[in-house]
Amino acid sequence: MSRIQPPKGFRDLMPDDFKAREYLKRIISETYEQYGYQPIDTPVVENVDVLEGKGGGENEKLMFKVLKRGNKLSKAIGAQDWARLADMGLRFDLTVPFARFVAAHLNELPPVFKRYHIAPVWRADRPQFGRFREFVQCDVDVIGSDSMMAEADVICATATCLKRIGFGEGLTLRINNRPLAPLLLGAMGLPENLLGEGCRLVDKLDKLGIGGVCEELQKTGASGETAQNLSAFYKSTEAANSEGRIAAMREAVSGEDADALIGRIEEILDLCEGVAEIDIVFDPFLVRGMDYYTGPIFEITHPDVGFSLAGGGRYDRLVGMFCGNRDIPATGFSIGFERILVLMKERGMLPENQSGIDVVVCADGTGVSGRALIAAGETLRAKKLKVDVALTGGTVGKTMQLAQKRSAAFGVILRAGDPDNAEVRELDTRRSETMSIGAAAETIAGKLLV
RNA sequence: GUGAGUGUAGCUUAGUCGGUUAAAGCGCCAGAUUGUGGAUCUGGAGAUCGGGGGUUCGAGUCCCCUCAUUCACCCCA
Repeated sequence: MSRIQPPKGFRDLMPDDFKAREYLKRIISETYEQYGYQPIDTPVVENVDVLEGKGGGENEKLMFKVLKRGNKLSKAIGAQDWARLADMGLRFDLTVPFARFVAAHLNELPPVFKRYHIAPVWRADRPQFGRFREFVQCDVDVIGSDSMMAEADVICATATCLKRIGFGEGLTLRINNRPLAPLLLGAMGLPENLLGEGCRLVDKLDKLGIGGVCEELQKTGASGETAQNLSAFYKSTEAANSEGRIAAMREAVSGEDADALIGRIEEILDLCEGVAEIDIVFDPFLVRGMDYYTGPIFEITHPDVGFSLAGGGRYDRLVGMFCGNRDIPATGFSIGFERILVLMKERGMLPENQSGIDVVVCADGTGVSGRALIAAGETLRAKKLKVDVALTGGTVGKTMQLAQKRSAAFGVILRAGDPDNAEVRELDTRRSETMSIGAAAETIAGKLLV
C-alpha cells in the first residue's frame, strides 16, 4: 500500500500544486530579469570533488551520491575503498555549482555577471514542516564586483520579489559582516581555538536565547567572564537600532580590520536607505552556516514564521577554489521557495483558477459524432480559448458540474440532429442560447478575452 | 544521524475497563422532489482497523517487531 507513495521527502505534484509553483517562479524570474539578472542552468549532478570540501557545511553530509557503475564500482568494492564508491553527487545547493560554472566559463562571461537560477536541489535530511529532500531554490548572484553596490542590488531585487509575492509588511533583513563574528567573540575573551564553535553557537541565538548560548559556550571551555561579556554586549544592543549597534560594535572591537568590516555594513545600509523595500537592521549575532562566506551576510525573516525566508552573503573565495585560488568577488541571495509556497498556501496568497479552462464541449446524449465534438473544440480554440472536449459520456448536468469545478465559464452542448448549432451555456447564470459553433466561439471569446 | 507522537472507509474523525455484526460527517453512486448541475429527502457501495508476531476464551483496544507518517533536535531553504 505504501509502495506507491513517492520516496520519503519527495513529492508528486498535482496540477494545482504545479501551477502554484509556476506562478511563484514567474513572479521571481520576472522580477530578477527586471533587475538585469540572466537565467542559467547547470547539471543536477556534479563530480563529488566539486561538491565536497567547498564550505557547504553540514549540507555536504546530506549529499545524495551517485554510485559508480560497472567495472569502476566493482574495483572500488574490491579494494574496499568505501570513500570512492561514488563519483558524482546531486547538488545540495545552487551556489557551489555556480562557482564551478563561473570558473569554467570565466572568459566567456562579462566582467560583472548577474544570473538567477531557479532549480531543484537535493538533501538527504529528515523531512519536516516546510522541509523536503527535493526542493527548489531561487538564487541570484553577482560575480565580479567587490562593491557593496552588488549587495545593495541583490538585496533590492530580493526584497522586491518578496513584496510582489505579497509579503509587504513585517519583513526584516538582518545583516552582518561574517568576519566580524569571530572578532567580536575574540574581543569578548574567547580563545582563538574556540572561535569556530563559538560562531556556530551564536548562530543558534534565536533558538537558545542568550542564556542558552552562554551556557553552551562555557561547556566548550569558554570562561565565565567571556560568557558574561557576551551576554552584556547582547543585552546592551538588543533594543538598539543599527546605528546604536554599530557604535557598540566599534567600541567592542577595535582595529583597522574591524573598522573596515563595519564600514562595509554602513555602506550597504546607506545604499539601501529609503530605497530597498524592506527594513534592514545590523545584527552582530547573525552568522549563517556556510563556511564559504567571506563578507556581508544577510537573512530575511518574518515575525510570524520561525524560519528565514531568504538568506545569502558574499563568498569571494569560492569561485577561486575552481580556478587557481585567485579571489573572484561574488555575492548572492537565495529565496526559500518551498517555505514561501507553504506560507502562501496557508494564507490564501495564491490566485484562484490556476488550473482553469474557459469552455467545456460535450454532447447531449448519444448520436452526436465524436468528429463533431472534436471539430467544435478546434473552432473554439481558434479564438484562443482554453477548451476541453468531454471525452466520455455522462449526463450534461454532470459534465457541467465538473466543468464548473475546473472554473470553466461556459459549456457548449451539441445535440444530435442539429449538427450545425450548439447550445452555449453560461455556467454561473445557467442561461443558454443556441447558435452556430462559429458564433459560439465569437460570443464566448468576446466575453472572456476582453 | 538522535528523540517523541500518530496510523480505523477516498477525506476528516468516534470507538468506554479488552466483549455480539466497527460508527458518523464530508465525498462518491442511484432514486425521489424542487427550479437545473445547486438545496432537501431516501437508499447504496466503500474498512480483512498500516503489516507481522504475541498475551487472552475473546484484541481496533494490551505487549513486542516492522513499515509508513508527523513533530522536535542536528542543519538549513
